Amino acid sequence: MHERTRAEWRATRQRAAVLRALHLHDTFVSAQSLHAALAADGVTVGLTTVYRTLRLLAASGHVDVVRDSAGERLYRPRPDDGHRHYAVCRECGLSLAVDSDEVERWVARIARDIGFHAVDHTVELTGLCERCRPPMSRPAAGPPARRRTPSAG
Amino acid sequence: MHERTRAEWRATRQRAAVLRALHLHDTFVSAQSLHAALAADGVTVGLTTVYRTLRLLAASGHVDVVRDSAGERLYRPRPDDGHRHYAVCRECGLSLAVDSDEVERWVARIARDIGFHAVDHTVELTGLCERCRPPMSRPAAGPPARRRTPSAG
DNA sequence: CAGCATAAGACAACGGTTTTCATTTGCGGT
DNA sequence: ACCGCAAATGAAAACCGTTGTCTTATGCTG
Ligand SMILES: [Mn+2]
Ligand SMILES: [Mn+2]
Ligand SMILES: [Zn+2]
Ligand SMILES: [Zn+2]
Repeated sequence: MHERTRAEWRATRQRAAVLRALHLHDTFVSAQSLHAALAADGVTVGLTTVYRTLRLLAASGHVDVVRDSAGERLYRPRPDDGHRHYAVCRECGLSLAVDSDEVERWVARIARDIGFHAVDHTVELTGLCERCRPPMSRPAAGPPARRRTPSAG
Repeated sequence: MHERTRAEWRATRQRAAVLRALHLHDTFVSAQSLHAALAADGVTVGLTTVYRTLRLLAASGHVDVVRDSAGERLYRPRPDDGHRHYAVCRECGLSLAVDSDEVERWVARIARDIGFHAVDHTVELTGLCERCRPPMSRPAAGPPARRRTPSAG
């Protein structure tokens, strides 16, 4: 069986565009908002292609994925040194990578204790960032950044 | 303005049925499988009502909710002493409540460190339970319990 | 440059969940 | 016991993110 060298990642204009757009964001973004952002920049990429590319990037570990409260998938480029966990502001979408060493160890210990193999974990924090601090008994004065979710704008 | 006493939870046959069905399971169940289970028992409850009831139970903290890899919501009665986190076997659906004190403390500390308020958290473990231990280099001999997901049977 | 496997794109389909709206029903007041 | 009404139900349609299908376009390798 002649196993010839096959390229497994074809460089296309669309993939480059998705990757570029992804890195322009400092927060988690949905496939749809990424597609919208590209369109706004005059870059035509099919929504299907955006989904496919993000799925590939997630599978190959190049992006981290979380699901918002509505179940929509949000993507963010993964730092070079492995996966991270994030705290996301539910008001403005700000996301901070948090130090999770302690949780990683906890996961490993629990997995061992209960005899589970190949344990994967999901750890997400959602809250209100300092800027979006809740209006204490003053409904009128709204928070500064009034963006609901990093998803469908 | 006459503020009369309003009942906020009306006892109906359907709600009782959903609650009862929910407690019969020892694992997380989806709205749809719960609905199917009810139908199989000859109990007629609209799927819409099942969804609505579960949503209420979740909002009022009577059930814990997780989302499977497909995004489907799975429900489980919450123990009396507060919320729990679970390890779920991705092969047979077995779910174990795990001791999460350490994570709870970690969450509180992180929240304080980064200045987030009203922090909520999601912590889920998925893996293979002891019974579903991976077939080591033997694709033929399948695992014992061959149920994919506690959801749509 | 040719050949071909891979990718793109438009559109339909999918699946879980929510909305709508007409009808029923629990429940407090009498 | 009966009324009256707000709340709940249920069937069907709408919703929405995502994936499948299938035809066309295009990298890549020889
Ligand atoms: Mn981790
Ligand atoms: Mn917790
Ligand atoms: Zn914020
Ligand atoms: Zn198992």
